[in-house]
Amino acid sequence: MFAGTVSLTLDAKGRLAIPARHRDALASVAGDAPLVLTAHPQRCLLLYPLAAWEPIRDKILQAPSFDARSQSLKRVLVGSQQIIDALDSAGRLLVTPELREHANLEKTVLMVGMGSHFEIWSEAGWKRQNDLALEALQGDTPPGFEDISL
Amino acid sequence: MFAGTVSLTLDAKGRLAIPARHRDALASVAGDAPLVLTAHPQRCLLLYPLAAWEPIRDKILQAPSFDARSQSLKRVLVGSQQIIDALDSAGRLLVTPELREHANLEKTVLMVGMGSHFEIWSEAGWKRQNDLALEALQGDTPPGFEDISL
DNA sequence: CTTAAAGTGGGGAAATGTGGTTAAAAAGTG
DNA sequence: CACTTTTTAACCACATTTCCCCACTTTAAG
Repeated sequence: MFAGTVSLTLDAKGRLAIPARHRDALASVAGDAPLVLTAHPQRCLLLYPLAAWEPIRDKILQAPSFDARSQSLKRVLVGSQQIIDALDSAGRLLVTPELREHANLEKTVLMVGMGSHFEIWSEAGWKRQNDLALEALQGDTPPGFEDISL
Repeated sequence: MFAGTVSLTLDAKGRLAIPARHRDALASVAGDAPLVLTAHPQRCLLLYPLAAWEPIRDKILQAPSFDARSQSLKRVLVGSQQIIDALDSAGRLLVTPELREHANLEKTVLMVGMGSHFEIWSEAGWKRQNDLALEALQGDTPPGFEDISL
């Protein structure tokens, strides 16, 4: 179970050092198996253990090809995926320029544990998400939250 | 049952000393089990015994991933959670810089018992919250308060 | 007033993160 | 096809941070 938000920095080569805490969590789920880094339409990146990503990817690929919206989601989610065979000896992974650009990643990025996977956000993007979450409490209860009491 | 508001101070390292009274209350509910500290969209933090948080977290994770509002709530509530395995030998917990920033915590913070959990607020945030509660009495009775007589 | 418990702050060791350097591979060119 | 040049990936060493524990100060209770 991946959880928690950490602020990290991309170095000059575009490498992202995964904190030891999250590295251990990844290792306990994925072992030495590869990871998948892909783009999310909301301008963040998704980091999955390959085994967890495959069934999701397969479902996505089965979505109808002749619905424009389905097809473009498919393109972003599946088309952008990068396989990470292993982290380097210092526990870092390389984020390709294309993915960095997609998520507007600069020096400081946020790594967010979401249970089955991690999300990687730019500072500005994550700030926007927090604002959206606040707005989501106005008006109707969003779907899925009707029975939840904090 | 957690109750009452206490004013506390974060030390220079971002550590929060839980008062002995609340520490005992936590221990009687959670025992030696871990605690969970997470962010609330309204810019406070939530402190739950892990056992009480898990069912809530699981419900949240089941909310739809392709509804923007649900997804951003999910991101904040689940993505921000930090597991506190144990308090240090002086009964303190470390609030990560990310969570401190989220709730705008400075030196003085307020710890508010809310039955099943505690909320942690900045002074300014708590003041704002009290103002909002006053406004909530204008106009219609808020949902859930129709049958309550004080 | 004495004693014990709780709160506060600081110091040090170990683990973690950062940047640079070297070696290998791939791509491009004559 | 061979050689050169550029890019990519792995490794190593230093700097930094984090966490844990100890000691002091303060507050409350007997």
